[in-house]
Parts: sequence; structure tokens; C-alpha cells
Amino acid sequence: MPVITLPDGSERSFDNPVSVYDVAASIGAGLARAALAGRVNGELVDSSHVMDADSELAIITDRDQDGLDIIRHSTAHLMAQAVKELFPTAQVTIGPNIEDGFYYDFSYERSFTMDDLAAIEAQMKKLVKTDTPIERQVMERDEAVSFFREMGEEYKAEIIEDIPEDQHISLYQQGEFTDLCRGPHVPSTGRLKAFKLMKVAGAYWRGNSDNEMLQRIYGTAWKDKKELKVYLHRLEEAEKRDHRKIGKAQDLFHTQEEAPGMVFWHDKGWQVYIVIQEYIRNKLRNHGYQEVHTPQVLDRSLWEKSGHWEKFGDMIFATQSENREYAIKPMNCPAHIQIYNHGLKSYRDLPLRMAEFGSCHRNEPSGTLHGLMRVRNFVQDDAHIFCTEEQVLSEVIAFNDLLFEVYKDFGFEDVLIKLSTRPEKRVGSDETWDKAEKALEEALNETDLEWELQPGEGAFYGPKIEYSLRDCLNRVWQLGTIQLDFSMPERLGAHYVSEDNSKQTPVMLHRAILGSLERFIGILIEHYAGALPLWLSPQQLVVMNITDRQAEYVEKVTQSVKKHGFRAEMDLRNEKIGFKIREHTLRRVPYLLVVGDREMENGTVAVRSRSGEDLGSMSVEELLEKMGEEVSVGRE
RNA sequence: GCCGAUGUAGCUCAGUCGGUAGAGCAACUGAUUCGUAAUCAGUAGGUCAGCGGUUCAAUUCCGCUCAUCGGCUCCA
Repeated sequence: MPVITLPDGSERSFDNPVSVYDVAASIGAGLARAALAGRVNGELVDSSHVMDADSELAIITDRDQDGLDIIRHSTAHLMAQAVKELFPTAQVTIGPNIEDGFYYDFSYERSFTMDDLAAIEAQMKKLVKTDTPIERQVMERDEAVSFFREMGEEYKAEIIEDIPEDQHISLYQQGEFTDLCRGPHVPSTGRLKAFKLMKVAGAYWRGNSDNEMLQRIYGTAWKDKKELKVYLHRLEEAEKRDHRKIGKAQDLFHTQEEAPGMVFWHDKGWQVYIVIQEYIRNKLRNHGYQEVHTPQVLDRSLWEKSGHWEKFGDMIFATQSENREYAIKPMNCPAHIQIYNHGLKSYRDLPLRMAEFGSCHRNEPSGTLHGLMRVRNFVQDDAHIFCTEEQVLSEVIAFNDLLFEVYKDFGFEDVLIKLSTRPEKRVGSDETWDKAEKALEEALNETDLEWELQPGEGAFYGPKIEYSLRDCLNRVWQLGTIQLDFSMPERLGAHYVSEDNSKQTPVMLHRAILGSLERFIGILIEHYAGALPLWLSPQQLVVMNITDRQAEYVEKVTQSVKKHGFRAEMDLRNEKIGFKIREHTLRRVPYLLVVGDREMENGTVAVRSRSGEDLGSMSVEELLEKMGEEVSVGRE
């Protein structure tokens, strides 16, 4: 006689075992129609799941996040069913949920085309109309293996073989199609009302590039057509923020075939670059860093000593001259150690913080290049801190504080933090790693920020913290990092004399806040949709005349604004004021100054913001004061 | 690097089922001097990514290369 307790605490008792659906129906017909699944004693189950003992039950509908997840996963199954019907020789593999949707990987003799996608989607819609029940069944593991093997589903069989032998396997059947799945699923295909197949792509079986490449189909699914539409609209809007589009439209930079993965910065884009660099330069100086500059091209032997040649040899651009081989530097650290090694260092010199805006080249695989986000030539706000083991914790904490101070100045609040710990292939003793990982973890816990552990993802020489942001299309890009390194100082012979007069090897912290400036500017452009804050704007204002009569006055105003350090241009073209305003607004110039006879007479300017707001007429002095306040944000 | 798609004027794109290409915007010239998101008219602009093949003829068909885009793998 099960007693079912609902989330509001109310209890219902039943004479016989009841299913989730039965309970929903006992509450109301509407709820019964809406029930997709249930959560019984904390565990998600199908709506057909039967409870024969007292249970806590929450009925899952499409209004719950869990409900939406179930819809997406069931849609993935629906897609697999459609693919199997249209392409019987295709084999199914895995089909998990992802943010906003799902994908499913198939093995098939050829790639799916966009036409195939349309056909598959049409087939899915047909299957929805049939409202086929989706039913769960349970098998023993070995039984399931042979079940799939008989169907010719080798990949599925392989997956199941990895499951412990004594476990029971749940399968879901809809019509002719059966798939291995933990579930739960929606009760029938008719529940899937709003989905769209988005794109096809290759993906390695089990994520390993040594394996064969499968056909991955990405799709999105929502509870209803309205939400699907909202999502598609969101995507369209996001695409408009794409830094590659804005970079072109605002004449910030370009790339071309002759230099893949390397950026031609135009005047406007370089202006942004310089402002950021100057900002960081000041920050670092105020936080006890020195700035240095080292060669771009260094002898191969140095990279062999550091271990990079062996590990990253094919990604190093090399060159040679007079029988000597050189590497175009992929990173600055070995060069910084050369500076450190000049002159004997004492423990009193530590921590020694050495920064450089060094231009680095890495021959990234062609398929990975992506606008400003992944390039072959970049400059990082790079620095290395040489310190003692005891100083690590305080240095990491100080860095973390500095990093968030900087991110805040740039308007970034939503930062993903990950701690990556020892990988399988590594140098250094376990004892050292223990200490290093603990130091990073302690430093993170000091901050009260949420962070995620990534076991095994550290660098071969030490653990690291990574700070990432998302771009407009929700892709995650790493910006900042701090990495402990116990290996390189030793390899390159860095030492200091300790208090007891013994020779010690310093610990080296590799750290960057913005990471590659190229990538950071890409993120900035997308974050602000091209409307950079005043202090970063390549052009901060434009002064426009209405007729030729005001040309001289416009020149005077522009000069005086420029004299105060603002980046100003004038627009004296023989165009209507509306035309000029439109153009400069589209280019996201923060302040548009209109000058007609009225302003000229009163010695003022009419100010309009790029968002279309009329700020009224004011004197140039007033405007300068206003802008001065605005750009002081983010200055120490 | 792997899978797939794409590459046409400065930009955004159309087009040619094989007969050497077109629009809008931008540019240039002229007119207009017009007060808050596009004034009008005219002119000019392209080895159709590169190389090779098939063909009487290739921007179009085929192959290779390069780049870009979407993923995958990788990222000191």
C-alpha cells in the first residue's frame, strides 16, 4: 500500500503499486498529459515506473530543467531512429545532451549532407505524428551485447562490453528502433514538438584521433515551438557579435592567405591593442613587476634544454642561418630565465616578477585557427615569478586578486575557473606535486569563488589554474592562467643563494591575466558587440558639421579635444547630418558631436551617444569633464 | 592534423544545366549646404582563390593545392 509524498509535502496512499503516470492522473488530467517522467526518491525515472513502496515523488514536466533534458535526449533517440530508417546500414554510437541541445554520432559509409539532414528531420516529424510509445526493458549485460551484435551494431556492443558484467542494462524501444540508454525518456514520440537539426561534423570515435571518424549530427530541442524560435533568434543575434564580422566592419584588423593565423592590425584595432597593453603595463608596474624584452629568435639548443623541442617540436617555427638552427620563440620563459641567470640571485631578490609583452609564434594545426581566438602569432601579458616554495601561496593569492581586479575593469564578471592537476606524463616527485596542488587549491579557496577540478589536465611540469570566458556563441576560451613549474628553472640552471648560504632552485610561476591579447580583444569585441567602453574605444568621438560654415569651428573643437588626450576625428564631408550620424553610430563611436550655427554661436557642441541618446548641448569643457570621469574607470 | 562545407567587384551577395559575369552598399565625378540612423544623377571597378586536366570553348565539369567557415583532436 504505497504512500506517495509529493514535493509540497502532501501524501497520497494507493491500494496497489502505482506508476508515476497514475499518480499524475490522480492529481489531474492536465498533469497526466504533461507528465514526462518522475523523480522517485531523488532518482529520475520514466512515467511508467511503478512504485510498490512508500516513495517521495516529483512529477517532471517540460517546465522543469530535468524535463527539458529528457526531451532533448529523447529527441536524440528520435533522430537515431529516423537515421536508421533512412540509412539502415548506419550504426549508432552515442548521443548525449549538450548545452541547448544534443548530438548523436553515427558510423556511416559517407558523410551526411545538408539534404540528408532535411530528410532526417522530415522523418523525425513523421515519427512524432505516429506518437509511438517509448518503452523500457532490462537485459543482462551479455544478453545485451549479443542483442546489439546481432543487429550489426558493433559500436553499441563495444560500449556495453565495457560495463561490468553483473550489471543490468536498460534498453529503450520505439517502434523498430532499440537503443541502449540509462533513461529516462518521454513516454512517446508525440511529446517531442520543437526541434531542429543544426549541423553535421566529423568526430572521432571515443574522442581519440587515432580512431575512425564518425558522422556527428547536432540538433537542438525545446519544449515548444516558441522557445525554439527564441533560441534560433538568439543564435542569429549572437552571430552579429562575431568579432570577425565586427573587426571587418569597424576596420580593426584583417587576416589573409599569406599569413594564416596571424593578424594584420589596422590603425583602429591597434589603438585598442596599445591601450590594453599600456593599461596592463601600469598595473604590473604597480604590483611589483619589472618589464623586460627578449629576442624573438633563439638557438635550438635552448629549447632542447627546456624540453619544449621534444614535446612541441612540430609546432615550433624553425629557421636557420650559417649552419645554426633557431626557433622562433613559442614562449618567453626560457628567455626570462636567461635574464634571471645574469648575476647571482639571493633569497632577498625573491620573489622576482618579470613581465614581457613578447611576440610568440606557434604553428597551430591549420584546422584549429579561429579569427583572433586561436592564432599562430600572439602576444601575451606574460610574466614569470621566481620565488621560493614558501612564497608560492601568497604569490598565487596576489595574482588571483590582481586578475579579478583587471577582469572587473574590463567588465567581465562571469569567469570560469578550473584547477588542473598532475597528468600521467609528468616530471617531479609526487611530494612536490602534492605541495603544488595544495598551494593552488588553498589559494582558490581563499577567494570564495567557485572552481572546477580537472584531474590529469595539468602541464607536464606542474599544476595550473585556468581562467576562462565564453564567447558570444558560448564557446569557452581560456584567458588567464597561473602555472607552477618545478622543472624549467632546474633545466635551465636558475639558482639563488638561500639564508643558510646553500644553492637553491627557485620555483617558477608562469602567469598571464588576459592571455593572448589577440584573443582577449576578440572576446572584448564580442562581449561589447563592438561598442567598446570609452577608455578602450579606438575612436572616442567624432565632430560633425551641418554645413560648410561650421568647418573651422569643428576643427577647433576637434583639436582641443585631441589636446586633452582623447581620440577624436572630424567629419566635414558634404553629407546630410543624418547620414553622418548613421555611419558613426554603426561604427559605434561613443560620442557624436553635432555642430551647427547655434552651437557655433554659443561656443557649445550638441552631444549624442552611440545608443541614440540626446545628451543636449554643452561646452567643450563640460564634455571633457564628463568623458574624463568615464575613462578614469579602470585606472589606478 | 582529421571530417564536411565554402571561396565571384573594397564589402554583402546573386548568377552561368560549359559560350570569358550582375545587384546593393562603398569608391570616384558632378549637383545639392540640407539640424540627429541612408540627397540625387553619372562614372569606373572582376585572370570568378591558385595550379593542372577534360573540352572547339571552363568562372561553371574533374583533380590537386591554399585559405576561410562549422565540428573533432590538440593547445607549452
